[in-house]
Amino acid sequence: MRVSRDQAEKNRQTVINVASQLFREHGFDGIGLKDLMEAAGLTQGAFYKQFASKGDLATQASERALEVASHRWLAAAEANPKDPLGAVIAFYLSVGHCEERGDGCPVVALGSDAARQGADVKASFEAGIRKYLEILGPWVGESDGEEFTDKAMTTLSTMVGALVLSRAVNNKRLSKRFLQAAAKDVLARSSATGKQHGPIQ
Amino acid sequence: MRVSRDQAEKNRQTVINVASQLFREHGFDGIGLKDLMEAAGLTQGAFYKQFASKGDLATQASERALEVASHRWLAAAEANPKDPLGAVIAFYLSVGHCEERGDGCPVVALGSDAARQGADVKASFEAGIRKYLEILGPWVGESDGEEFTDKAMTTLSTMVGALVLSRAVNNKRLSKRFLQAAAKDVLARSSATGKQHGPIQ
DNA sequence: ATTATCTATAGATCTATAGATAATGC
DNA sequence: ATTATCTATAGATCTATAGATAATGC
Repeated sequence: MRVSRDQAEKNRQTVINVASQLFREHGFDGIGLKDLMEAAGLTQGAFYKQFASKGDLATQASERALEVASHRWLAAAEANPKDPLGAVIAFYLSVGHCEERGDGCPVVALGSDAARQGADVKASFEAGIRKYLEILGPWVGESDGEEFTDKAMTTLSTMVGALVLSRAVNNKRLSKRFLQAAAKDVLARSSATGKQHGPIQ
Repeated sequence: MRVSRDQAEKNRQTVINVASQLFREHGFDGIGLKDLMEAAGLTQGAFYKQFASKGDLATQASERALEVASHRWLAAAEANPKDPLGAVIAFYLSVGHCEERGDGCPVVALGSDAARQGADVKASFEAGIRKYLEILGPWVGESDGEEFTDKAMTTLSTMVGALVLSRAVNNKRLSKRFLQAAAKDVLARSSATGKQHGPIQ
């Protein structure tokens, strides 16, 4: 029954990855340890050798989800260095992102939940949000001496809000309009600072 | 034990009001029927004479929360008819709103949760969101023939996103900067269309 | 007679722990 | 000998239902 330390560590990583997806789909309170562990190919009993509590996993899964999310931003930017903001907006403010909760932005999928969690989970979110702002900063305007520019903060707010709203309504047309209006707005306001963007799709 | 029909209806309304607050504080999955009913001064057994299911209550509580929220927007506007947008921004993008989940905007407190719920709960949210857009529309720009203007949609997105982000981080300064940056941004962009606003507080 | 609320409970599920098992690591 | 995972279970909680109670409404 016992596996090697190497395999045990791989199993732990699998649990974190699976949880980062399933928490986004069902919320921290919407899925139990039994289902999480089974989705990772283990049984519930193995959980507490790997994690101190469900909250501990929530913290680590949030951290993982936000790391993967910001890496995706950087990958999109590298693939389109002439218009990194346009590249990120193209997938972030898309219908595909709106419909795919489990693999999408954790701030959108779990933002309301995170507000109710303890300092540990919020620390994971804060680190990820700071990373978003760092990445976004140079794309949307000049630095003003502050750690983050107001423009980076309002741009991120508009992006997150548009996704939250697009997912909270039934009407597909209304949902899409939130995304398109935000995309147009974010790109237009960034262009006003002299940046270049491709056509809005 | 039985109460009058009038009292029974009052009890039902109390349950809806209490639930609209407690769901915002704990999430739909974060509080049980026992605690909800006790907070309304009743016992769990009385629940199913008043509601078909917990989901039914979630739908009605969401509807109630959003109605109260949009009425608060209208009340603020009436109290400050020269600068209705400024009046709404003053409380919506405030630290007080950030810290008060139970009585604040339901889209912020339950937006991530609503995305996981069925069509009934989403219908409650959609109706409330449409009301927000209707109210916001005339304050932020001219109608363009569409049901809602892009500007109303991006303004609401920025407001909702700023609150979600401000609640998801531990650092109070960062939290407040999201609110202030969004307030400045929304008011400045509205002024650009020729509207008048008071000083940003 | 009807019925709003109560107490009590069924049956499922939740987090967490205990002890057994079998493979690893020394 | 150690330990990662397993099966099993404790004890609490969840949604929903059943039947008792006592006041309303006819």
